[in-house]
Amino acid sequence: MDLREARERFIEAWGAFGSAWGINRSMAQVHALLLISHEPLSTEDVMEQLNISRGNANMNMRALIDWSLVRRMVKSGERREFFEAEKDVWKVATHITRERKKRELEPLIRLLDQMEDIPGATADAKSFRKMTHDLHDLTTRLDTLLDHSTRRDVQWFVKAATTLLK
Amino acid sequence: MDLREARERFIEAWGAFGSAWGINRSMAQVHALLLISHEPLSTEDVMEQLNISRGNANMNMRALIDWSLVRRMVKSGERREFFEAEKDVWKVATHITRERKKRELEPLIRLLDQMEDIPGATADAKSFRKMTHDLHDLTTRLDTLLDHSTRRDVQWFVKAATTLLK
DNA sequence: TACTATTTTCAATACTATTTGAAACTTTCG
DNA sequence: CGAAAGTTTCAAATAGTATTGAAAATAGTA
Repeated sequence: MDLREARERFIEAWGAFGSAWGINRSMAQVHALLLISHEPLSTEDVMEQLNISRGNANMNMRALIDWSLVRRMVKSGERREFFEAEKDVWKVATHITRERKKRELEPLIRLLDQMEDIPGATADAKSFRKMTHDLHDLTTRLDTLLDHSTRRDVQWFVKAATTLLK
Repeated sequence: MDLREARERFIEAWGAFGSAWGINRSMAQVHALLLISHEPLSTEDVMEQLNISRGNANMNMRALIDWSLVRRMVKSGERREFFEAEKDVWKVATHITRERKKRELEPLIRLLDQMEDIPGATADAKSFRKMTHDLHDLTTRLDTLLDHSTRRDVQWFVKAATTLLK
């Protein structure tokens, strides 16, 4: 496999991986492209290399900036903006985790929290209370875990855990 | 909030949560309904309570069985089949994790594995090799972590980690 | 076996999400 | 200021996914 083919396959795979996890294909592909480019790219570059429209490129680049996965860059003497991905994969993982936690996990926890103490003595009511309580416990633990993984050194933690469990 | 409303809200939220993570709405809603029902439900029950078609109910129930999140049950004297969710939330988490690891993480790792040693001396080639290598390392670690979380006692691990990090 | 209850399949349809592209806007600079 | 270069927006078009519903298949039973 040569570089050209490998790059294409990587972009494709990262796109597919992203969409399985609820991140849209283009956003993941733009991210992939920036990840493997050794220097910042302009909007034009991204449009060309991925065959996508200007609007699409722009929108997804901004979404990536929102997620702290990409930075805007100014090249002196150039008027256009350039975009550059965060290359430290541990930081990438941290940013993605933090963003998703905020968007999806936290609202779920808030809902489950409100659902403690739903009244009723029927079997279904009991079943409901137990399930929401257990889920609350699980998601809260996960939340704490992720909180600390983002505040502290993820790399350290995962490495330690990997070694411990290997 | 009374039980009826809480159940509805929970089903809705679980559905939304699922779709953010690439699991389709109906599948997640069927799962939610079975999770909070104290006894096994028939296809009819599910259709009625969620207002979905027979085909939809059937297809998603089978998908849930595939993920080991739901079991088929036979009630003696009843000809129809009944469905019952795994109620242990730790097991639920384990099954979901294992399934997604198998479907999404493993193929990515296999690809990254093939991408070690792509030839080329350009800056882009170097950049590519570094990124795929780093990602390979990260995903492999994650894979190991998840492997052990499924083989060993997840509950123990997460609880310990939560306490450790709190 | 024939009848009936139940499950499964799948083509058609409905729905949702993504992408485009052109117009509006903003910034830079002579 | 006014033109040029670049960015952003957003309504419309397209593509992708999920759902329906009725027909086919299967399984249980008399």
